[in-house]
Amino acid sequence: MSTPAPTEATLRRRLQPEERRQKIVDGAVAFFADVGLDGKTRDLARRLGVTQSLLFNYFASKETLIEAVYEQVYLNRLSDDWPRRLTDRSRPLRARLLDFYAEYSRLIFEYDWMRIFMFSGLAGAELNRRYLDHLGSVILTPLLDEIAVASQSRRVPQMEDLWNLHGGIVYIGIRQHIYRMPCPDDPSQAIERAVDRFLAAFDAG
Amino acid sequence: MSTPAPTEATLRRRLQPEERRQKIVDGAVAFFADVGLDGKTRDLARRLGVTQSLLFNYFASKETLIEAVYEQVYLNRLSDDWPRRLTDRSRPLRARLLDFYAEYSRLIFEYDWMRIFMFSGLAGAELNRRYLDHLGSVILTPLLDEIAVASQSRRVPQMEDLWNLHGGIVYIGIRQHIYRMPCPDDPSQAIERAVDRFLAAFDAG
DNA sequence: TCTCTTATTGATCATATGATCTATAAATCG
DNA sequence: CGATTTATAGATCATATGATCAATAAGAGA
Repeated sequence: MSTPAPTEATLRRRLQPEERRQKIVDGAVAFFADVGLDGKTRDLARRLGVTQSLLFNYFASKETLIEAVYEQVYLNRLSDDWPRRLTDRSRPLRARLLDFYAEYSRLIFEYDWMRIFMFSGLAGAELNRRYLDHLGSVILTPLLDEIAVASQSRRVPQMEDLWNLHGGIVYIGIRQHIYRMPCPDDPSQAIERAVDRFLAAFDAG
Repeated sequence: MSTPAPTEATLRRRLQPEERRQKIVDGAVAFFADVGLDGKTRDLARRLGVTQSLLFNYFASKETLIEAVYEQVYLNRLSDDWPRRLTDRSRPLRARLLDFYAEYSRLIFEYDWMRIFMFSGLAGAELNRRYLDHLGSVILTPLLDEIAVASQSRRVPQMEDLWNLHGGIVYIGIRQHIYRMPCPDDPSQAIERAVDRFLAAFDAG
């Protein structure tokens, strides 16, 4: 009797620590996005085809693992040259706004991001507030100026108006990934229309 | 030695079953809104000043209790005469819309509702989809017609546009109760401006 | 005031869960 | 190939958790 031929499932594959760690983080992102941050380490391990104890070889605690998940998900989410591009008055404001929300929506209308952002927000993570504060000061506040400048009327937007524009767009992703409602395959039309309505209201189109 | 004087904490108060049940449901709503549906029965019991085992005297399982929470929270959330009031063309469309979102926002911009709706959405509860389907067919779809009729131009809104209006408004509550961001004390100004921008875009003001 | 009903408690069970530690075997190097 | 390193597995621990049930005492009625 020889040992049973190792099947794909039972095969013990020995990876380089860095590679394994990355596989764990990637799997954890997908896993916690599905079931929430209360997901159990045993379930995650099963999904990774790995022992539960292995996780603790790479992360001191579940909390540490979740921090790595945050880092992976939040990293580079908001390209830092947008403030410059949004205020580049050599281009029409409309084009700048559409560019921004085209790229931004591509980034955030993603299952993992959307759900982990929501889960961590509900859990009270400071990270969310920091992220939204950042968004407000780095994107929306400059936009306030740009619109005021581009405006042909004396109407001036308020910060709340920009949050409204933003929220209406983000809500597409919420409907899609949080509530799993049927949504347009390509949201860019809806976004374009929302941006146009917004600019028209301030004669800034 | 007499028995120790029963303090407020240890006092065993005997309530009528209906009253106790209601107290448990109310407490459960607040509790699960805070910590999520994975909240532990022992923590809930402690908050209620009651034994954990008592919960299972009133609810066969934690799942049953959560269903009661859903029922309590979702109940009567959307008054069923809104379809009629929204299509009452004897009044200006703007007034109808503002009335609706004034009342609607008062209902949903509430800590418990907002968070339990989000928690249950993330958990994949069918209830959320049903609720939003209902909202779409009973509120937004009729509005589509109303706007088309009131429009002075040939521009016609699409369903996605109405979801955009709706989402932009709902997002105020999300910022406030999910992300705990500073928000306007009274959202009615922001709502009014959003509605006006929307109607203006279709010359339906 | 006494009795009886039953709302509530306290102890307990079975399982789940995060975490630890030692044994095993896959890769690496001479 | 053989020795060595160490990534991975498997067994296990302490505690947490949903759920059960017999014991207790609060309140209602006689």
